[in-house]
Formats: sequence, C-alpha cells, structure tokens
Amino acid sequence: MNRQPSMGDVAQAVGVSKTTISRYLHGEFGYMSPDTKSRIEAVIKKLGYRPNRMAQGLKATVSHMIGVSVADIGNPFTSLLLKGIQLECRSRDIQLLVSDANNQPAVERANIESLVDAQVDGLIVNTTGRNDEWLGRVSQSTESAMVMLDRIVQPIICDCVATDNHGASFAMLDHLVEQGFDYVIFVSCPSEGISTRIMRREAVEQYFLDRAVDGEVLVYRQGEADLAERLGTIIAEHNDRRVCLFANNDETMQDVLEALNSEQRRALGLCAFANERWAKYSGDGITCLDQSPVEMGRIAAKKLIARAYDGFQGEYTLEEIPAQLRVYASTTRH
Amino acid sequence: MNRQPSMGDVAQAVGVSKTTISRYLHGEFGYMSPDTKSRIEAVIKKLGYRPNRMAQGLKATVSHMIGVSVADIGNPFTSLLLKGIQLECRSRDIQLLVSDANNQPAVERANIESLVDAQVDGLIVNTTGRNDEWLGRVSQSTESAMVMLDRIVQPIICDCVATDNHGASFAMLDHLVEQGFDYVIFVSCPSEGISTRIMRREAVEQYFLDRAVDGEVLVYRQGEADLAERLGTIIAEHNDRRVCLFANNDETMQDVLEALNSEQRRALGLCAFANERWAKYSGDGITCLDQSPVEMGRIAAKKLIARAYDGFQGEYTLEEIPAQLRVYASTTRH
DNA sequence: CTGTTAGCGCATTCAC
DNA sequence: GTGAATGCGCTAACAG
Repeated sequence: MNRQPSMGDVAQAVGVSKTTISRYLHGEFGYMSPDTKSRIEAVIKKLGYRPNRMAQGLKATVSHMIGVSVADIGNPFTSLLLKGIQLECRSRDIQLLVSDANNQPAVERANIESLVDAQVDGLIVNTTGRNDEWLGRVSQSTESAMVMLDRIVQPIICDCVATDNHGASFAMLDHLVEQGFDYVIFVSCPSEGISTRIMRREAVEQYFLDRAVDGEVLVYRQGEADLAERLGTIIAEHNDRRVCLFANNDETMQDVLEALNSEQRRALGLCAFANERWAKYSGDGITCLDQSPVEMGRIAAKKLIARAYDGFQGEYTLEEIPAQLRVYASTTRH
Repeated sequence: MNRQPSMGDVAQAVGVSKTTISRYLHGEFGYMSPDTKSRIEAVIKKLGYRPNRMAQGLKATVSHMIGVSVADIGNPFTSLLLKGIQLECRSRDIQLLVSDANNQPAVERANIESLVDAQVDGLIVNTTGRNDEWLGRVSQSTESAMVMLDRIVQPIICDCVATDNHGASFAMLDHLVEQGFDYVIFVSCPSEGISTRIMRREAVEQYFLDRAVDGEVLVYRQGEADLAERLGTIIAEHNDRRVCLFANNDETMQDVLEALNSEQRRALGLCAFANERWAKYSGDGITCLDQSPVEMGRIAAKKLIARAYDGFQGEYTLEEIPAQLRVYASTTRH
C-alpha cells in the first residue's frame, strides 16, 4: 500500500517537525532559516507532496467546496448557469460539488442532505420545485449560506437570482402587439411549483387582463401526444385572427414545432423564452427572450461567496436579471 | 459558535461510547441491545446528527467523491455527459466534484491537481487537448483510476469512452454519396490536439482517397470573419457540382449557417455531428449524426467505479459508441 | 453487548 | 527559529 506522502513523511525526510512544514506551506517563513526553507522545498518537490484537503478541512471547518444542486443538469440553460458559477469559483479556488436532481423533488432533498454531509461551505440551489418548505428549513438550520438560482421561492428565504420574468414577458407581448398579433397562446408545461413557469404565466395572464390583447394559456404535458390536436382546435377557432404562439422555454418551443405542420409553422407567429444561439437558426429564425444564464450563475456564486467566506451578513435580496428580446422572422414576416 | 453535533455529542447524550454510535451507523446492531439501539435512534433524530464525511474520509481513505474535469461545461453535449455520469453515480451514492477547464489546457492541469488534492477516488477527464503527456503522468502516478471521456489520447493510457467517429463519418459520407452529392466540404475548427476533431478529419480524408467522392477540408477559426468569404469562393469554384457541407459539430454548423446567405443555405447540402433535438428544427431540418452522450457518461462512470471501488484490475479498454445517422431535408430535398 | 485506545493528516497553541 | 502536544470527527483493532 503505497499511499501519498503525508506531511509527516516530508518532516521526517527533511529532519524537522510537522509544524515547520505546516508553516512553510502557509508562507510563514518570516522566522525560518533559509536553509530549512530550501531543504523543505526540495523534499516536497522530490516526494511530490500535496496537502490533503480533507485533513485540512477537518481542522479548519472549511472545505473550500460549495454544493450545487440543479434540477436537470442535462438542460443547456442549466449548464450555462454552472459555467457562470464555475468562473466565479475558480478565481477563489473553490471546488464545486454538483448534484443533479433529475427533476425529482425527493432526489433533490437527498442530494442536498448529501452535500451538507460532505461539509460544503455553502449551497446554490436550482430547485425542482415542490420543496419550498423543506428548503426553508434547510436554509435556516444549516450554518452554511444558500442561494437560489433561476427558480426561487417566495417570500424570500435566502439570496435569490432569477430572470426578470415579468418584465421579459411584457416586453415580448408588447412586441407582438406592435407586430399586429391579436391573439396570443402561451404554451407551457404544468407549473409544478416552478417559479419561472408560474411567474411567466401570471405575467401573461395579467397582460391579457390589463391591455387590449386577447389570448389564452395552454398547459400540456410532455410526452402526451395531444398537443397537436389541441393546438389545431384553438388555431381553427381563431382563423380570422393573427395568432402567435408563445412558448415558455426552448423545450416547449420544440414540442410546439413538432406539433405543427409546416403550413401552420409558416402561418402562425412563434416566440419563446429561449437561447438565441438556438432560436436564431430554428426554422427561419424564431423571436426569443434570451436570458443571461452565465451572468446569473456568476452573481449567485458571488453572493454565496460573500456570505460563506467573507462574512457578509446583510439582508437577503432577490436580484432580477433582464432578458433580451431578439427579434427574428417568426414574428415579423406576416 | 453553534456547530453541528458530532458523534461525541450523540454518544454523550445517549450515555454510551462513540464506538457504539459508530456501530449503529454502520448497521452493526447484531449484538446491540434493542434498548441502546432505540435510544441512539431517538437522540440522533433529536439532535439532527449527520456523520461528517470529511472525517470519515480521512480515516477510510475513500472520499466517495469522484472528480470530473470537462473542457467546457457550457457545451450542451458536455452537460449530457455529466447527466450520464450523475445517473450512474447517484445509484452508488458517489458525489461529483466538477471542474471546468474553459477550454484552456493550463486550467485543466490546475483543476485536476486540485481534484486530486481533494482526495477524489477517481477521475473522469474530458480533456481540452494539448495535455496528453501530462495526463499520462497523472494516470500513472495517481493511485486513483482515470477514465477519458469523448476526447481521448492514443495510445491508450487508461479506460476510454468515445464516439465511433470513424464509423459515423463514413456512414454520413455513404449517405451523401447515395443522395448524389459529389463534392463534400468538411468544416472544422483547428484540431488543437482534440481527438474527436482529428479522427473525424482523418476519416473524411481517408474516404476522399479511398472512394470516388471528391471533397476538401476547410479549417477556420471561430470569431474570425473570413468563413463566409472562404466558403463563398469554394462554392463558386464548384458550382457545377452537387456540394454538401459537413460540419464537425453543432457549433460549427451554426457558424456555417451564419456564414451562408439564405440562397446558399437552400442550394447546398448540409449535415453535421450534432444533437438531433437541435438539428431537426434548424432550418427545414438538418441531417445529423446524433451521439449518445448520456450513455457515454454512464459507461465512463461505470468503468471508473469498477476500478475505484470494486477492485477491478483488467486491461485498459477503448469503448467506441456508435452514432445514429438522422436524415432530414437538408440532404434530401435537392 | 460495549468501551478503551490509537491514529488518519493537519493546524494550532504553547514552550524552548 | 523550531518542536511537542493536543484535538478536529471518525473508524477499527483489541479488550472485556
């Protein structure tokens, strides 16, 4: 059993005590003989010694790890959130312990407990939904700070970072009105406690009430094949109007495209909360609300780091990041 | 400072020794009095005690964490690799320490060192490229096992999982020939030591030599705006032929679409290594080679777990996963 | 059925 | 300038 060299091994090889090695590692060579210093240096290189972070953490009660729990790591949007988190954490030499809940609340709970067990210094949570009270308890009981990302719970129980879903939805609807659409069908999967879906839907419904745009909300389940039929019915009912479909996200937009025949695709307006990089080339270009997941991830990480490592103690805040309206042919060619 | 309860706290509260608690936690109540057992159970619940994994790891020299280093976590393909890894690891209660190299070899090296310092039990590496010898040294020196994922180094220095790039490229070219294309332009960014790019390019060039299909390889740099011009020139030179563009990946396909005007898009054949979910809806549907990133991630994780936790010692293998040819209008409507 | 002891690798007093 | 001693939270002999 040829284990990694430990601090004791180095100490023995140099002929000093572990304390001296420890001091060397922490740059405290103010009072160290240059000779010892260089000898230590040589031995460390020779043995390829590297301090054991678990042992360090056990003493220091900081692990230099933060836990990230995401609802679905396979989602491209989520991966960009991670990108942002990672960018911020690398500069602080913080490791990421990442868990995927696979969209299951029970898995999310198990994952977060497991992250806490691993002694993470803080938690970034992109929740599956349907765990609000449980998350509330966690954020209270745990020493470590917590930040909710993209999907939040209200009232606020910790720092939150999300898209300005209300503002973005209104911006899109304003655009559709301007383009002369007079019937908007907002298409979404069931909310299932997911804040983004809830807030977008609420915004759209409020817009329908407040202003002179008619429309409705169409809720469907993924995998059930009735979307085409239901869309067809609604479209037929409004064939005297200029109809636009507004999808809650990229995935739903794809489901909508799948459900429409090519004639319908061309005849109707189409738009969505979606990644521009994708929407731009889809069909002849689909108008979209492009969010800033990388930036959101960065901000979330910054907030967490401030509390977990820099002793920040201020009030919890909700930061709403604007989305960018990107207009393409799908809402302008009619 | 109101820290989490430790095993000692529990032991004290129950009035037994830490050993007994430890035994309880490991399910060794074969010889434990039912009374003690139930008292321990109660106290643990009351105190909300959870074992500290760092301390466990320090003793056991297993951390129940594996390190994952990816070239670019923001890439949707990469996120699906992670999905697969995660699926496999959750069932074994293994945590993932994820690092993003942001496509920089130097960052990759730093990340992997950091992962090793954190005492991961194994390493899954999706390399940035240009780190081959360094990775070779790591996989030798480190106790922990290593698996290369999607991007590999040859000759094999550890278990590897990758797409069957050669077979997939040939399948696509066969399809193009069948469709009557007689000039194929393979478009790719510079290889930069990345095995997927190298192997796909080699396969295409070999196909050009072996069979009766003419074509060329076009290497461009992202961000440089000359792609449109260079493509234009080549296309003009071959306007008497049926030309198809074959992009190395999704990103390159997008760059190609950006570089072409709508007339060119319609006139030329288009295809790529790309996610079907995306390609299908792009333009009128782009023919693609759909890989199986989730499955690849699973296999990589399985291989790693076998070595890191189950004592498997067999020879290193390279597992090549087939890609699926998905045909859409972009190669059939001409 | 249960406790004592020792030690994992490191950081931190306090001595010298 | 340096070292010995102690303990972080837990596991694993070895005793009873």
